[in-house]
Amino acid sequence: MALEHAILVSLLEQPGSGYELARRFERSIGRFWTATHQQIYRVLRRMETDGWVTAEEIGQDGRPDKRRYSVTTAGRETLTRWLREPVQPETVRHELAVKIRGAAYDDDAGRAALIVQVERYRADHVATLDRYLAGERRDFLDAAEIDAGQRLQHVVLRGGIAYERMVLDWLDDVLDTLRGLDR
Amino acid sequence: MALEHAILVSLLEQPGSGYELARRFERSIGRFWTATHQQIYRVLRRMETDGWVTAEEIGQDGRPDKRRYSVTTAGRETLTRWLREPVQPETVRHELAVKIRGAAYDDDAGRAALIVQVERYRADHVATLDRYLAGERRDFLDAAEIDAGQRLQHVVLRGGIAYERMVLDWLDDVLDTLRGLDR
DNA sequence: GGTTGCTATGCAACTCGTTGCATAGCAGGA
DNA sequence: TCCTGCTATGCAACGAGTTGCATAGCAACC
Repeated sequence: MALEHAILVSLLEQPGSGYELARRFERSIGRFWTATHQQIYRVLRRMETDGWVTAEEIGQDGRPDKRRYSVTTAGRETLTRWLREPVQPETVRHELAVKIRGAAYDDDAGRAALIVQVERYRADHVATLDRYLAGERRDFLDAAEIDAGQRLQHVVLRGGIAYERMVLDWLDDVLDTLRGLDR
Repeated sequence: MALEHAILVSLLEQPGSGYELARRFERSIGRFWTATHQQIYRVLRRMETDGWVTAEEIGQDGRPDKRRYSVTTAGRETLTRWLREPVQPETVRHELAVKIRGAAYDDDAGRAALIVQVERYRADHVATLDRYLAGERRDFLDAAEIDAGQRLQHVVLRGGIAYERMVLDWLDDVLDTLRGLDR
């Protein structure tokens, strides 16, 4: 019930097309609110009929027209109202945690396979942390951060960085535990 | 696509009724895989028709019969097969992070309201951390942890504890940032 | 004596989210 | 030259998840 609001925030930070939004969701925003391009396109059209956003057709040669969306006053009011509603607890779907507990009901070969999976998973998180740190260096560390928007974006990014570091430490703990079971 | 598997793991650890499962999902398992009782009941019935679990009717006086579910051999094989499939990246729906970035487009009164929300959110996470720590003392710290299942449950719990500690630190950072905007 | 709350399950209707596929032209590499 | 991949949007069908409501008896509280 909040993809709309995530889109509103993203469009306020920077107007863009559905495609561009989908790419942003893959990168920064998507780490705390995932969405596929299908969802984004569908929700954008609904938001347009509800008058929360307006689209401006941008003709391009050789490729389909782009629809650049911006937030309307009505959309901004909707966002403000939502901001003041109680915060819902975060929803986590952590498949790996289920698999780790499930590993108790598999044999040594299964656990060996899980270790390989965890190592791959860990490599993905190393890559994500690196991307975050690069983004932080690029966007925040050199500037004086005068802007409230920038400070808020930075504190959310710091949350992502802290999360990734925590996950990496935990995955080391997991790998030690899994490897320790066979001895 | 993995609520089934979370239920299988939970039932292997301890057979139980839909209601009992729902309560477990509210507590321990639910922190990394949320599910309402509606979902659990529906999925349990499907799992029963698929032959992954069997139900044993337990008559009780004064209240509706209980259906105690256990995992069948076929269910266990399904779980093992799933355990060896690639791990999907975790899905996070972190509404608070969206609201923090959105706060850039609200006024001082809105940000003051958000600070109150963050404080409440923080109190919830303090309570969760306390519950985890109490559970750890109760189930893991005194025992020698001979059992592989216990060691795996413990490492997942340590992940939960690390997560909650990280969140609390980050929320302090968030509160400092939000309070610093008005100065 | 009334209200609240717990155990225990379930239906119906709805919204959210995913998967597979389709179009379509251009750019770059083997 | 063919194949892959990128920009850009969308339909259709399905599966996952939520919300509201209903039943029903017992226990505890005020």
